[in-house]
Amino acid sequence: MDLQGALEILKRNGYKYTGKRKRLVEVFYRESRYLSAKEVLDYMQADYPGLSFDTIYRNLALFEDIGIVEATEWQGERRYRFCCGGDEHHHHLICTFCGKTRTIHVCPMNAILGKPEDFDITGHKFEIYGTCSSCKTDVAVPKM
Amino acid sequence: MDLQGALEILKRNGYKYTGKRKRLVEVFYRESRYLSAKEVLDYMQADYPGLSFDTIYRNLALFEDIGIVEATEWQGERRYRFCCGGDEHHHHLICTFCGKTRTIHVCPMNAILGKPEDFDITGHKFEIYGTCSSCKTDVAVPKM
DNA sequence: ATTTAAAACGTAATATTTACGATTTACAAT
DNA sequence: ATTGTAAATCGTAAATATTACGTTTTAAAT
Repeated sequence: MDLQGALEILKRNGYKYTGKRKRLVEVFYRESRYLSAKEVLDYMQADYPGLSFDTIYRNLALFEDIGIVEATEWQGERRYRFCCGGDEHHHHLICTFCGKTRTIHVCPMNAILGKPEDFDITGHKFEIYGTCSSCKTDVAVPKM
Repeated sequence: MDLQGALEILKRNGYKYTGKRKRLVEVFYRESRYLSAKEVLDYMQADYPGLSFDTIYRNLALFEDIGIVEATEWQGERRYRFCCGGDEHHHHLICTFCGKTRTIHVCPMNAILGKPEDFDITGHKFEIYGTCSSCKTDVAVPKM
């Protein structure tokens, strides 16, 4: 997914094309990593000082619905990132310090033989957590 | 893991053997499914009316540390279940309505060839979510 | 330009988790 | 059995994350 694609999804689905939404898309595009609602608000408030949480959460939910961002949760917080890679199903290596990701081209669901009985599958999650090289350095050599 | 095993872990690690902890272990053993802190408190308050959240959360963290329960989070809540299956690494099918699980004997990490560069892996998660047969019935035929 | 439904504001409520001083209790040493 | 002590729990409050709502503003169609 690219910037234009995301903006077109907004238009195509008939949602209003506000400056804030455009900016929100840009934030996710530029960062291309998992962000918490708080982090998103901080970025947005640089341009829109009085921006409220209501707007953030409402639009995060909307963006997730229409496929502009994908979400997950770790360490008790829900986190969102720009949908990467067109429509192909994928998974992530995630740095739990900065939220940066690397795509994994393996899906464990392919190894599940047949459908389980008496169980309707609605989704699955495969994520590898760790520390990326730049965060590893930061931790080893704390800033002073 | 069985009931005795869990109680012995407590003793072996030198933690005090209180009635509440014994009861907590029993709750997890009996339910053998994922429970939220709120659910655990409800079960416990049947026997200990005035029990506080502090005690619940403190002991959940302890139990997770010493390997009596394992934890995950979904729908914005952290959930805990009795450690199933001795020491063997495993994953779960999880009913997101009742928390019941089924063990999966496939681990996607085996399919990851070699270690990724510039990334220290600290953990991973593979979970399949869905609705178990009894919850499916409950949803289809709402109680009146 | 006017209209209108959607979006955002400002603020409050809810839910979950964590924290802390005071009190009680399990366990060991006497 | 009694006593001493560190750990566990209580009661309550604070911190954090998320959701809700009436009012006002705004994008976009008429």
